[in-house]
Amino acid sequence: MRDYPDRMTPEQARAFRDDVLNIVAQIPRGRVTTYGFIAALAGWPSHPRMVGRTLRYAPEAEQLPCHRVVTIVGRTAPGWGRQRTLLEEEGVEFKPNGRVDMDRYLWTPRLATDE
DNA sequence: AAATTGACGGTTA
DNA sequence: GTAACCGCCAATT
Repeated sequence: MRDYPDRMTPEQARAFRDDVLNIVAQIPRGRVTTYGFIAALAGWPSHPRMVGRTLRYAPEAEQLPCHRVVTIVGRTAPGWGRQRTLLEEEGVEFKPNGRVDMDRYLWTPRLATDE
């Protein structure tokens, strides 16, 4: 059980970054997952924001399907309108309020029954 | 050192 | 269903 404060050592930060990139690389085409799930899978349940930071700044993210990462309510990244286009090209549908239909497209890595 | 910021999550109203 | 808060943590100002 991890207690706050919960600072990350540089080694842990490196491992975290690698895990995040590795998980994102596994998101299937036409599906999405969330920052929170990725952070939890990497072993840091309270660091969803660091997932976003990693994807925003890590050069490796350029070649990964980071457009398949959205918030838990299906919101796409602010200031990145192209993300919606990329997802729609894969068949991911959006609700009228501009959010991904999470009930149909959320993918939970290696835990879901529908893999 | 203190306050602010952000590709977030959860609870409450 | 939406909106407003609050909590969270590393980086930045």
